[in-house]
Amino acid sequence: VAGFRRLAARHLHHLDGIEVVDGSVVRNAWPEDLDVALRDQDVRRVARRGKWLVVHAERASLLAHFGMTGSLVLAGPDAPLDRYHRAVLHGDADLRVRDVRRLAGLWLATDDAGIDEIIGPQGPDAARLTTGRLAAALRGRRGSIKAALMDQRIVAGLGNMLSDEVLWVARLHPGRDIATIVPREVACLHAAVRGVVARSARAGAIPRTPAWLASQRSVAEPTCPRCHGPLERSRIGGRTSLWCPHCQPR
DNA sequence: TCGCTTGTTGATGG
DNA sequence: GCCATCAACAAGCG
Repeated sequence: VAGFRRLAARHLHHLDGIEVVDGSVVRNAWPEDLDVALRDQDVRRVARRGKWLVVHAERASLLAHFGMTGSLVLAGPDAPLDRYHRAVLHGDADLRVRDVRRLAGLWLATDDAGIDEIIGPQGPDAARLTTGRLAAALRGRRGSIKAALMDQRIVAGLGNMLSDEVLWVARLHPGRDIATIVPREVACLHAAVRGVVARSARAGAIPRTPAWLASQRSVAEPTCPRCHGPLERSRIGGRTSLWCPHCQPR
């Protein structure tokens, strides 16, 4: 989403209008109303809040959430639409919302309160996390650390893959009970979140280079990029976790 | 055909 | 009240 934000900030200084290709992508308005509310105005600011993209225009804001497979792509005006393009933001250039699985969505907000209401409760943003904020967010909680990292109300911006990456860097077992984590480990976890998120955001995606755990994600017999031992897969917090039993002991 | 997948939400049960 | 699990959403892939 950080990459999508950069793309929009660079190419979307003015909104001519929003062309909705697949009506189901607009979640809280009729496509015509979304277009009417946002057309023919300058873009004041493009912000990211956790996994949300917020385009602040003069009279209203457009919110986008990309689900698992959604993306924002730059396209020339004459580039053909494919079946996965759901909407086109017409401006200085065209930005298209593309999504294979249709879990991405667009929302219209007419003021700041509306934005907050749509996004709902969010924890501190992973990219601006501090050790103190992380400690506060985890305080008094039970359950696995991985489920907490993926919970947007606790820390905003981390999903399944980034959480695995962060825990691997911090050498913490994904199933580790929050109640047993000591301050030194919280500090280590915080450093891992900041480092992993900063490098991913800069790249515009989670790097799949050999030094990253993510490089082993879809490998049949994954091995640890650090100790080269075999990695384990298990289900934690309802999603598949990849972790190193040697580097991340329970 | 089955089981899996980078996200979120709501129901249900402990 | 908090937490875990599951189903649903949806479509592609091996």
